[in-house]
Amino acid sequence: MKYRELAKILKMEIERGEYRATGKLPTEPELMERFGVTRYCVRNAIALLVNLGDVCPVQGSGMFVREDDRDGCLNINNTRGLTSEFPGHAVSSKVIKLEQREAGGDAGRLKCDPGDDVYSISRLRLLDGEPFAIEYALYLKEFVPYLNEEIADGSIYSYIRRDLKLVTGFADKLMYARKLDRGQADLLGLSAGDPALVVEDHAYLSNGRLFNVGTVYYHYEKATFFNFADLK
Amino acid sequence: MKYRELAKILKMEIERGEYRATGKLPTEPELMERFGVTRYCVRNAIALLVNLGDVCPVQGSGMFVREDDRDGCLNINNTRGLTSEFPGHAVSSKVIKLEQREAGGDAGRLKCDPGDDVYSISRLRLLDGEPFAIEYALYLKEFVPYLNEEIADGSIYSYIRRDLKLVTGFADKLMYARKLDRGQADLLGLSAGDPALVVEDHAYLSNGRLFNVGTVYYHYEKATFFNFADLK
DNA sequence: TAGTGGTCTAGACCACAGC
DNA sequence: CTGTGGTCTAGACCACTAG
Repeated sequence: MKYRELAKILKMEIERGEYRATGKLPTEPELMERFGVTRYCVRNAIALLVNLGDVCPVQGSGMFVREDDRDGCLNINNTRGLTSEFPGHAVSSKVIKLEQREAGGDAGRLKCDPGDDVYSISRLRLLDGEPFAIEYALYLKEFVPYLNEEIADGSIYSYIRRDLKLVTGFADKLMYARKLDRGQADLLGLSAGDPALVVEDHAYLSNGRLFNVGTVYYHYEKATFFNFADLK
Repeated sequence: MKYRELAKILKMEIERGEYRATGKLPTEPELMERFGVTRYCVRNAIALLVNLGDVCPVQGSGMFVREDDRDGCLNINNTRGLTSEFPGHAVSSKVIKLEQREAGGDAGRLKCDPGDDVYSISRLRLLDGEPFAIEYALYLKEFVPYLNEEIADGSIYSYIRRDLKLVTGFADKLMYARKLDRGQADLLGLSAGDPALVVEDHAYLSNGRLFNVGTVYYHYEKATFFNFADLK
């Protein structure tokens, strides 16, 4: 997987500001030469950065590094959990509820049988100690065989990837705005009826199996999502 | 541009339900054979569909067609205007304000000089005659030399692409939730303080020049955005 | 006109799913 | 084991930007 490694290296270098002078990445031939790979790898690596919005391509001119002020924005495609989105900040969780039960009425959403075991978790997510979002999540026990409060206190995403060695494949999201109810508002330090940015998440393993659905209510004054789209 | 054409064909076929029996696209060798192209084209075409969330790849198994109920959802990456998002529905606009002026305080956002000419447009966007969103948009006159009410009544996007022949390159979006003020609420048939899903748009030409910024307040009960992300 | 990224070909081997 | 998609190589030509 040379091109993913190359993308990581380039992203690091961008973040270190190594291309701030020119505002551009090195040209493709230069990168091929420097890393001893073919154009395929170079272009695939850059494509990843383009998708993340870190770089924008202009034919005939170069790959321009985008240093816009997106600090504090959540990248809608960067599905590695809140923790990785705010490197300089303290991301923590307060578990509101954690139970193992049968899927029941959630079987439809989870594409499983009503009798299948699931973990149901509600967490208040905190950013630098301040309430940031409320998360309601379901995990299929078939794929996530164990969860406890200690794990849920931290990054469930890291646990799934690093400890359970599950290989995530893709995710789709629905985003909309809603009113907070009284209980939600209290948790977020807002008032009932205040807006929330709601994100519904469906996460699949690389084998195409759905293993997790979640609904997250974000504090409307604190959460902003960012997306970059190629229009061609 | 074989692969873009191929993607269009496959998308059409998917929408016509031609792969509903198997739930999968034909394999890469089959598509290469059928269209007389190399794997490069086939894979690039499919990659476009994957990015749109129409198809999901499972290594060793196939390219599965996703027929989830995303009807009525706005694809966050499908930046071809509201009209194209709701093929079966009537999308119309009511122009609230249309003026040509100097950029002034908007120069920062537009990355232009304060003296540069811009069109400033506010529109109420209607879906099947019902208020759906309020749009505040700025266009740089350098790139969009003419706009009038008649054009703004319809799809400005089509006008820009089809009539002005501008080649759009990429766009980034910020998404968040806010409270509606009184004027906005009246336009949308809601109450002041009700939520809105807000999308800030920055649209660039293929040469990397910013030509349009906009902020759209969507009716919180009617607008849902959809996004598909590859996690690998 | 020179240099950039965009498209395309023709091949090879690897990783994974399912029989 | 077979067939699927994923990665990679080594080349070619095209489209666009900028001097």
